[in-house]
Amino acid sequence: MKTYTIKDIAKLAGVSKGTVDRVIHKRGKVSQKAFDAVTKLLEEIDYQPNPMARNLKNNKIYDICLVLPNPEEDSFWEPCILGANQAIEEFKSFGVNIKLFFYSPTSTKSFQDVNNKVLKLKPDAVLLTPLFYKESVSVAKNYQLAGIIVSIFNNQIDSKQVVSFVGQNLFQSGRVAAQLMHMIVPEKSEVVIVHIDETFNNAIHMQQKEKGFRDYFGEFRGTNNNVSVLSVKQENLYQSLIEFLKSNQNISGIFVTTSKAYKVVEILQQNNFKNIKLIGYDLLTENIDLLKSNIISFLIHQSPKTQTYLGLTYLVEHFLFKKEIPSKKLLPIDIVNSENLGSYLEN
Amino acid sequence: MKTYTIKDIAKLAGVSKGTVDRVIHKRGKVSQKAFDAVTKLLEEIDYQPNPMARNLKNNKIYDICLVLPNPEEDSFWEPCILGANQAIEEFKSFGVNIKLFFYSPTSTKSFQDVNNKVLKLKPDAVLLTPLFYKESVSVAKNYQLAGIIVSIFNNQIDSKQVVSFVGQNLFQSGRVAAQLMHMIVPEKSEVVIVHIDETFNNAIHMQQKEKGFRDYFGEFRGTNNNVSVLSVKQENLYQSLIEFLKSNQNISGIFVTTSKAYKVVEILQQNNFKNIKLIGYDLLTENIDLLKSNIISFLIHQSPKTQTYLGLTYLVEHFLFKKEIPSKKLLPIDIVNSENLGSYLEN
DNA sequence: GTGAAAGCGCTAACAG
DNA sequence: CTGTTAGCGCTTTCAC
Repeated sequence: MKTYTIKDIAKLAGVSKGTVDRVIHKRGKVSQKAFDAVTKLLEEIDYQPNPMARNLKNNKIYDICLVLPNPEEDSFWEPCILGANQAIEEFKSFGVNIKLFFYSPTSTKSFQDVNNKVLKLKPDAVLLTPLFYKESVSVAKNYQLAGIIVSIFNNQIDSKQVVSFVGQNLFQSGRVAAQLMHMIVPEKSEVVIVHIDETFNNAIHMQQKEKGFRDYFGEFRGTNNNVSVLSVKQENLYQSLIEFLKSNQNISGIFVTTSKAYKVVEILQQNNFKNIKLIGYDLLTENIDLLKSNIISFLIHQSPKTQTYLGLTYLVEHFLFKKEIPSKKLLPIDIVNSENLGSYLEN
Repeated sequence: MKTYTIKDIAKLAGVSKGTVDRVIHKRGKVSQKAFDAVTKLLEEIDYQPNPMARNLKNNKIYDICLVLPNPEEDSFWEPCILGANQAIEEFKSFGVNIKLFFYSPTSTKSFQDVNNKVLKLKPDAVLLTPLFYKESVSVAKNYQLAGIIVSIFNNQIDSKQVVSFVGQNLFQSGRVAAQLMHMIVPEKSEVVIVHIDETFNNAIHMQQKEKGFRDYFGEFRGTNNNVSVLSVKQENLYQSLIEFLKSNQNISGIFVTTSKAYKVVEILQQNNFKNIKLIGYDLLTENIDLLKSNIISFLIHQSPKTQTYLGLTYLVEHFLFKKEIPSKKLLPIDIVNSENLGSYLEN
């Protein structure tokens, strides 16, 4: 169980450390004979360089920028700061420097401005949430041209420039919501999918959840529940929802595809609608309180904190230990109710 | 954003690297004057030693032994091997050597024998599942006397010799099961808690789950569901269960406190009992199939793989990076149904 | 008490 | 093409 060093290999192959290093790093300038001898040995003993020593030499400070929507404008993003802080704490003594940047989730302009600012800083990598599709693709291109690694999380875009995505399978999470709904509403009752958006930049996000939700109920078509959709901008929510519910008296369940389930609850309570089951997303404090009192039945947890922490960790370990960055990491779709809530909040 | 080294500090304090090192490690033999100067500087710049360099010198191989029940006797433990392999893979190039040892979950003797064998190997740390309470306490003492760090996972014991526990809040997981059950069985129907055990070594485990389950239903006492208990050894399960169900015709839900829900299903199916909802534990392949076909409604995931991986990781990072080992880590209580199952299996 | 020096494993520059 | 050498930051030994 000995662990071999480059020195050992040099001795065994009858060459110097320098030559072994050249073989390992394919720097050329090695005779065929030496190359073969060393290669053979490396394979035989399954040589793994000591990551500590490798890094020690390379005394560089790695700069990573995290770009996400301002949590003050949408508290969904708050846990990301905790995830970032955890990574900052954990890696600071390794010479990793993580900086946070916020853009306004309602402004493509602000998204572009912030990213241009980051671009000028020339960090080693950027982790961002690509809320705006088109702009994100172009931003990613710019980063790549500048030799900056780009990872994304939470929202997915299709771009070769992006090395890694951390998030959730949204279609499937729609199915999960549907099954839970199916379980808690009466047979043959009506349920409605409510999309609430400020600027429709979440369109893709919400569509996938809707598809999954419908897909599930589609398997029971004819015999079972009836699914409708209400798609509104946030400022019209009150009026539209009331109207909808008045003309659809049999609604027994609402699936809110964003983290704004608590807004729907407000309206239901003000207008004295009872016996409507609710399923939504994300452990915002407003949602948590309603979950605890069982006014919301289930929340699906998208783990923004873990997403952020993982996205950053992949980048750091790539720099520090030359680990491969997973191109796609789909987190579990956590079902949260009032009883297991605490166990998620602790983590 | 410069990162300071002991060389910098030595220069600033007008002393040598050696003196700085002595101050940092409180090795004494430093004049008050030098001590004060260096201490002040260390605090001012919040000095963090470079963990890579620190470890490089210390070219030691760390031996960690993992002791758990033989997965061939109880497949619940299978994922632990995956978790262990992940840790082995990840840390092997850091000079960490993790070895696995199995004992028979039905034999205290085998538990003791295996641990004695491990003790003789004098590893740096042991991670074990203390299935047998009394024996585990004594085993932990022996390890500690030999200067071996002991961590435990999955099962908890009360022992000062144990530095870390990774697992789940079982009482709370019982409550989670109860709430789910409450949601899927008719009002005022009867539910039963089934404990299945080979040797009653899981007694504490199962009791806590039962307490949580009862606690939840207790909050609805009088108006609601009636909870009974069936406690059997595995070999008597068939007969006892049939008998119980025949004399309790109104049972509409069964909560199985171990990973053996599939055994209960077998019996129900053979005897043509219908419309009984099932909630159990753990993603064993037998359970997974029944979950997929919705014969089991929910499984609570105890994440044995993650438990193992985390338990090992804490030890490794303690040795390698002098990180503190968390004395207690409670994992989320994951609710798994047929729709979010896939997202857990991938992870 | 203290400083100087060697060395952990790896990299990279330099001389041959 | 190849070997030697210096040095990353820290620890430890040794001599003063």
